[in-house]
Amino acid sequence: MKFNSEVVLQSNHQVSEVNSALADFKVGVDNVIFSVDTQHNRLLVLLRKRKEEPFSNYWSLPGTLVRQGESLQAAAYRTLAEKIQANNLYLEQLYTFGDPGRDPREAPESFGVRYLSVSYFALLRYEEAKIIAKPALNLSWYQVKEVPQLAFDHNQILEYGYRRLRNKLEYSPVAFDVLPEEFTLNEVYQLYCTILGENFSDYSNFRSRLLKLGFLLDTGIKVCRGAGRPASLYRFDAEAFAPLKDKPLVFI
Amino acid sequence: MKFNSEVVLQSNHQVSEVNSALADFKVGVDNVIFSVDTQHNRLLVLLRKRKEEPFSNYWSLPGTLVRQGESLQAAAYRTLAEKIQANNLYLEQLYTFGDPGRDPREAPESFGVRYLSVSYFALLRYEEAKIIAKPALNLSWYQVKEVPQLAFDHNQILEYGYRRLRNKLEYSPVAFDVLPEEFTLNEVYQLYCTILGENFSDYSNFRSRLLKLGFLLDTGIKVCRGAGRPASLYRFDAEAFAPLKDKPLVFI
DNA sequence: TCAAAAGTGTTAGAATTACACCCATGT
DNA sequence: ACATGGGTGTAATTCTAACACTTTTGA
Repeated sequence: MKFNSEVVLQSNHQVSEVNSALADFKVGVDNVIFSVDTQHNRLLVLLRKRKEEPFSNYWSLPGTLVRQGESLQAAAYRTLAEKIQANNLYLEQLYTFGDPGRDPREAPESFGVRYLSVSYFALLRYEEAKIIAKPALNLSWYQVKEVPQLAFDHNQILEYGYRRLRNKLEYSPVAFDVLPEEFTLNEVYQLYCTILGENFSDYSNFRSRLLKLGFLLDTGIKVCRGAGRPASLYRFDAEAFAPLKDKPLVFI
Repeated sequence: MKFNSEVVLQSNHQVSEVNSALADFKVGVDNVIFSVDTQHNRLLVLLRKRKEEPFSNYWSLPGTLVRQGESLQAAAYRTLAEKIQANNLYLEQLYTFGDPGRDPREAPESFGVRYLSVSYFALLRYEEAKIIAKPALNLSWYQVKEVPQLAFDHNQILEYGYRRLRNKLEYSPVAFDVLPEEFTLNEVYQLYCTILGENFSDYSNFRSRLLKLGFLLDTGIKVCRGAGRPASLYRFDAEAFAPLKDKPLVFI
C-alpha cells in the first residue's frame, strides 16, 4: 500500500496516541498570496510578521479564523482584502493541513483542541496589488526564493502553493484572471517568464501556440509601450474557451 | 476579479449573515473510494446507505469524524479499512467543503456549529477489494455512471473526485500504486481503459510510450492468462521514476 | 538611420497516430 | 491449424524548438 507524495507533506508530526473520543477543532484559513512583478522579474509572496504567541516575531502566511456564517472562501478573501487591494485576482483552495501537533497551542496532553488550516492560494499582479498601509499589520512582500523560516508549517504550505502555481500556469488559463481585460501578448509572456523562469519557452513559439488555441481575440487596438512597434491588445474569450475546459491544454 | 471553477463547486449554498464571532467546527472526513473492475470494464464507487438522520435512507460517501490525536489522513484510512480490505491502494486528499448550510444539522439560527468535510479519494482494484461483510454497514459498490442522489453535497464531492481521478491517471503513476508488485502491461492498459474509456489510446502506442519512459522493469518472467502468448511481468522502478517526478509526464 | 519591440516564417527533428504484421501459446 | 492475446515495426502526419527575418515605432 502506498499513499501519495502530497500526503507526505503533512506527516512529519510528533507521534501521538489516538483515542476514540472526537477532536474539537478551530478552523483557520491561511493564504499563500503570490504577486507577479514582471517589471523586475520577481515572484513575490505576502508575509506578515507575527506579534503574538506562538511564533512571536516569526514571519507567517496571512490567515484568519473562520467566522459564523462565513464560507471558507469568504474567509480567505476577507484576509486578502483586509491587506491588499487588487482588481484582477485568482483565488483557489490549496490543501487542508490538520495533523495533530502542527500548532503548539495544542498542549501535549490535552488533545481537546486541534487547529486546522485550510490553505488558499491567490495570484495577482504586483502593479495592481496595493498593500493597505497599516504599519501595525507588519506586512511585506518577499521574493519566493528568499523566504525565511516561517511560523508553524507555513514553509510547507508555501512550497505546496508554489508547486500548484507552476502547474496551474501550464494547463489552465489563470493568467487571464490576473491580467486586465485587455492586454498585450507580451504581457502574458512576461507573466509566464517571471513565474516559470526565462527559458521556459521562446517568445515567438509561445505566441503562436497561444493564438492557435483560439480563445484570444485581437481587438485591433494598438498600444505603444515606449519604443518599438505598437502591440495589439487582446482579450480573453470565455465562450471560445469553454469547449477547451477539462481538455488538457498546454501553454508550456 | 474571478475565482476559479473549483470554487464554484461549493458556492451554491443558502446565503447567510456573517457576524464577527468565530464559528465552531466539527470536522469529518468523507471518502470517495473508487474501485476498478477491469474484468467487467466498470468503474465503481463505494456507497453507504444512511440509517440515521439527517438524510436517513439516502446513499452517501463513507465518512467519519476525526478523533483526538488522529491525523486527517489516518481518519480517512480508518474509515476505509473498517469497510474494505485491500493490499494496494492509493489515497489522497481531495478538497475541503465547508460552506455554511452544507449540513442540515446546522440549525438556521444557531450558527454555533459548522460541519466541515475534508474529502479524500482512494483508488483500488475491485479484485482486491474485499468488503468486510457486516450487513449493518449497508455498503455497496455503485457504477460511477449510475450513482443516485446522495446525502449532503456528496454528489459534488464525487464529481470532483472523479475529475481528479481522470487527471491523476494522465500525469502521475497512480496506476502502479494500485497494481500488485508485478503486473503485465495489458493489466495497466485495462486499468486505463476502464477509467478513461476504451478509445483513450491504441494498445500498442500506449505500450511503447509507457516503456519509453523507462521506469518499468521487465522481470523476464512470463505468465499465461488463458490462451495467447504469455506476457512479461513488469515492476515499477521507483528510483528510475524519481527524476521524472514533478516533470509533466503524459501517459495519455 | 538605428535600436527596440512586435510579429511572421522556416526548417530539422521529435512525437503522435493509425495501422499492419509477426510471435507464442491453448485447444 | 487456428484463434487468442502478446509484442514489434512503420509511414504519414503533426508538433516542437530554435532561430532568422520583416515590420513599425521612438529617439
